[in-house]
Amino acid sequence: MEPNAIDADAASRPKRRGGKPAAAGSKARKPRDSLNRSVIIEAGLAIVKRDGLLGLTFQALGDELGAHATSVYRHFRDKDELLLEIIDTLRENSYGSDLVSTGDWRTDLHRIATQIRDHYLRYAPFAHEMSLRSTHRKSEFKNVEFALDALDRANLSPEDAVIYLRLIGNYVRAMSSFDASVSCLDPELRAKDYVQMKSASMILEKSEFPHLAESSLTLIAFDDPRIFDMGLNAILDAIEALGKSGKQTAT
Amino acid sequence: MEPNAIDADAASRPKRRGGKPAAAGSKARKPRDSLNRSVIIEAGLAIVKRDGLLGLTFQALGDELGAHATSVYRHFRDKDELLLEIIDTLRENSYGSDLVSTGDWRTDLHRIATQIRDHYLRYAPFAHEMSLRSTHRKSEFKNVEFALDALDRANLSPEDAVIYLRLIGNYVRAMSSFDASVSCLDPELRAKDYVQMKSASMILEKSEFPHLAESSLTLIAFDDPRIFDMGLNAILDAIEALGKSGKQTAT
DNA sequence: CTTCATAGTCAACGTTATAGACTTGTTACC
DNA sequence: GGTAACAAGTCTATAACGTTGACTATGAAG
Repeated sequence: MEPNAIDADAASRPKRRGGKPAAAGSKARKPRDSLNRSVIIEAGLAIVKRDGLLGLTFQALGDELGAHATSVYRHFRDKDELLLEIIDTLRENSYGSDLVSTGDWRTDLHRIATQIRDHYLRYAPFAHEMSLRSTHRKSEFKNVEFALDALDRANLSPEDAVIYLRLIGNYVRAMSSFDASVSCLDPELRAKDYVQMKSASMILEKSEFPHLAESSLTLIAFDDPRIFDMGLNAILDAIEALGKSGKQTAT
Repeated sequence: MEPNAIDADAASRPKRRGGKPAAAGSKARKPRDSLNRSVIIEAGLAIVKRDGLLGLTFQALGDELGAHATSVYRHFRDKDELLLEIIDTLRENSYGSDLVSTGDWRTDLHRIATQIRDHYLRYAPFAHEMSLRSTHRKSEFKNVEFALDALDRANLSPEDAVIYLRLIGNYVRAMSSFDASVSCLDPELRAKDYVQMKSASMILEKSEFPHLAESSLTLIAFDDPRIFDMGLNAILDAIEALGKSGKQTAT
């Protein structure tokens, strides 16, 4: 089937083809059924924790599991499937538990938003992928239902509720993913950016950049947690105002 | 694409080692200095437009330029440097022009935010990288200065101004990058997600998910542009309120 | 005309994801 | 118990990728 099989074979002569495995160097084959999805997911998670997302290769998985790299293919179609499965597992861990309403819609929304953000930051290397790929497990529907209920109690019409649900959802996803990605950047790069910004704001001519020259921009980190909170509160304020103005569709 | 006879032949052809160039098959070498940074950047941009970010390989660059793939290394240290340079070029294109104040701080902030979002969406494949890697060119400082000036006119104290600048900046970056990334997702995947969500909201038991079952969530796309605008206005409202309460530091 | 730096070329290397053939352990059935 | 079928672990191979270092042609300076 391979058109250049002859060439390849000739080029790589000293390869044992079939026959018994070499006695000495051969390692024991893993016992049957010693691999399964959850073991592999666990191994993958350990690798990412140790070496980051770029370290997650089939080779690394094989090493971590003491198995051959390609064995993973018996359990996952491809890398993407494995990745999504890992993300799903993490989701189940983080907010598989029940959501209990405090009775106050604003507190409820604030808490669930913070919970999701914490989840993203805890598993920062996965954050970008998490924000984009929705897997529609039950836990996700529970979150949506919980938020819709809170928005209802905030006196929003169903039409407004869905659109503000999207706003909150996208805000939490986008901002959390952003902060998480920033936290994953090579520290060397972050430091370089920081110094550049600082020296720039000192060097820039005051005449051209008066505000920038006097600002203390460098005192606030990109991923300062207060920022997320302020934006979230601004959105909740908007919802509150809309609810107080009575149940009617927003422009 | 299957390796055909010609390919196989090429693979097994004896390679000339030193000496005169083989007469027949050798292609003309590119004239000296026919490559340079801007030509390569242009080629890279064309490739990404055509095939997406994943298509941007040294091989593709070589093909696009009619040159050998590794020639690019004479002009860029590595792929990362090329990518950042492309992003910088795009930035220069999009908002290298002057920012003219309308006199109204709110309109100014809204306009610059929209401008940046448009930029992200126009060059969607680069959006994620753009949001994280700040390159500190002059155009960026101009944007910052412009925004700080607007916040000053909104009656914010310098301390509040920097923190709200960060909020707006992160909001615009994060949300725009999110929307852009969504727009880059394999359309097949997006459709699958959409259908899953729709069928789920029809199937889910009303008793357990009453709001979700009745919601028209699927009517609003993830990256509906209205969502960005609503969040932005909420933030601007917060700034307006803070400005009206007098120049004092926010909690 | 020679020298020299440099830009384009080429082959090679180490990784990566992945496919297909091979092997071995387990189970189902006669 | 023997054997057939299947499943799971292994191995080899391949194409694509980024990157390196050696080679070579080119054109400007001396």
